[in-house]
Amino acid sequence: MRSHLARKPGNTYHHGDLRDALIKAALRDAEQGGAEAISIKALARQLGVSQPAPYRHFADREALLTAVTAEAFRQFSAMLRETMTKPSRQSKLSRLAQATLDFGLRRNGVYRLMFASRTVSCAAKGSELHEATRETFALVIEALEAPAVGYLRERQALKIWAALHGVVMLAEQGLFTGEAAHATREELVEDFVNETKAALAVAIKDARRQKKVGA
Amino acid sequence: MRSHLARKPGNTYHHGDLRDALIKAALRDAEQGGAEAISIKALARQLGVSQPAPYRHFADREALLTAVTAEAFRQFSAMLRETMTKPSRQSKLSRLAQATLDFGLRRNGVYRLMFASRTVSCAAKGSELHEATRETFALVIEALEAPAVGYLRERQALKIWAALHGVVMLAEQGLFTGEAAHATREELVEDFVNETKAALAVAIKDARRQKKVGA
DNA sequence: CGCGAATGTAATAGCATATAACTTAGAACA
DNA sequence: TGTTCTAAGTTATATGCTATTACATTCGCG
Repeated sequence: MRSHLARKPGNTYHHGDLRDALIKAALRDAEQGGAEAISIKALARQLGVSQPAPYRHFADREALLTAVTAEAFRQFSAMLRETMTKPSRQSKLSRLAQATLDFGLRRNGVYRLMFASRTVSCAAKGSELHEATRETFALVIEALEAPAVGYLRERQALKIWAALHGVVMLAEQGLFTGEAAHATREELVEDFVNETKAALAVAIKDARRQKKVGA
Repeated sequence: MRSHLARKPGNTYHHGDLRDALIKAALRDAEQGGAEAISIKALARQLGVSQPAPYRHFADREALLTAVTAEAFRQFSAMLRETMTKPSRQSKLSRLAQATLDFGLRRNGVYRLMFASRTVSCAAKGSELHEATRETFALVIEALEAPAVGYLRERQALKIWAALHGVVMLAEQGLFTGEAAHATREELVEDFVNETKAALAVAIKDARRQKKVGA
């Protein structure tokens, strides 16, 4: 009963790369049921190691979840990066937004894991998880394709991120059924994208005028 | 070791109102740690009943969580209702928005429980939980103080709700530290409120013009 | 080659969910 | 008023998960 996640061949005692295998397997388990679906014991079984073996690599379940969450953020960032890189007639922001919605719905469990709070809020500055979330936020800012004017960009980035997050969460909960179904999730996301672009344009114009007056 | 949540006096065997006491106690436990902080066994201890007693009232832990979530939504709705009822110089929408932010941050654990997905999405139409969430959504629509024009109101209600939800979630995770701290949560919420009002005004004016042209 | 550190195992404690079989009190009706 | 049925609670127990302790094995480096 050995997992498909291979051990180092010809070695039955040492797994070889248990830490990494644990994270990958945990991410797979979280795909459906979120953080709750991640069990140290079950992972050990899947990977064909004894039950306490994972504790050599993670102090406790929380530590594993944190590492898995960081990996999820990196995968999310990589996906966004790819989406934003390839040529398209749609704006970067629109592509980032729709890709976020897609990720949040398709990889529902992983997405919930990422935003399960607890972990992120506890992440000390400089930690693996903190860096992973910062990288994602940087991508959002990049997607705005706007010059840095004070903290206008950061503010708009926060707003669109929050809005997207909200749409994903409400959509996951089936709040887009009934009377609300008349607007698709994609339409709402595009609304937010357009409002963001408009607000950015106005804000930057204002800021430039301010500067000219000051000069 | 009897809980402050009183039993029916003079009765040591039957609690008298265990179902209700369980929900209230669970809500209190969730206040800090969310759904994870709710344990059937711990609740039984707190209420001075045997460990399997709660299973007379709830099929399993999930069923209890669902009932607790419904109660949380009702409390949320009641709070919003109160906020919107009392006179104020601010708009209903603004008050609803700021109250939502406040609730989401102060009663963090409860808020997370409410939007822990799983429960809400599984709630069948007509269930207690489904009704509770619908009532909350109805309040959001009411706060818009706009006439029903097609599904414009519903669409804007969904949007502002999603945006508020996103702000709460990101705020909980400490994403408003660092470069983002320059915009307070309250400012972002007010931004969304104003954008919603503007979008509504435009949409309704458009719809009226359409109607005139059609007539 | 040998030794220490890293990594694994077996055994066990402790807590939570959940079920089964049994008991008590309330209330419903003759 | 007394009998009986049922709702609600109890004890005992099975199962599963987290986590720790003490012991075993392999890797890699001098």
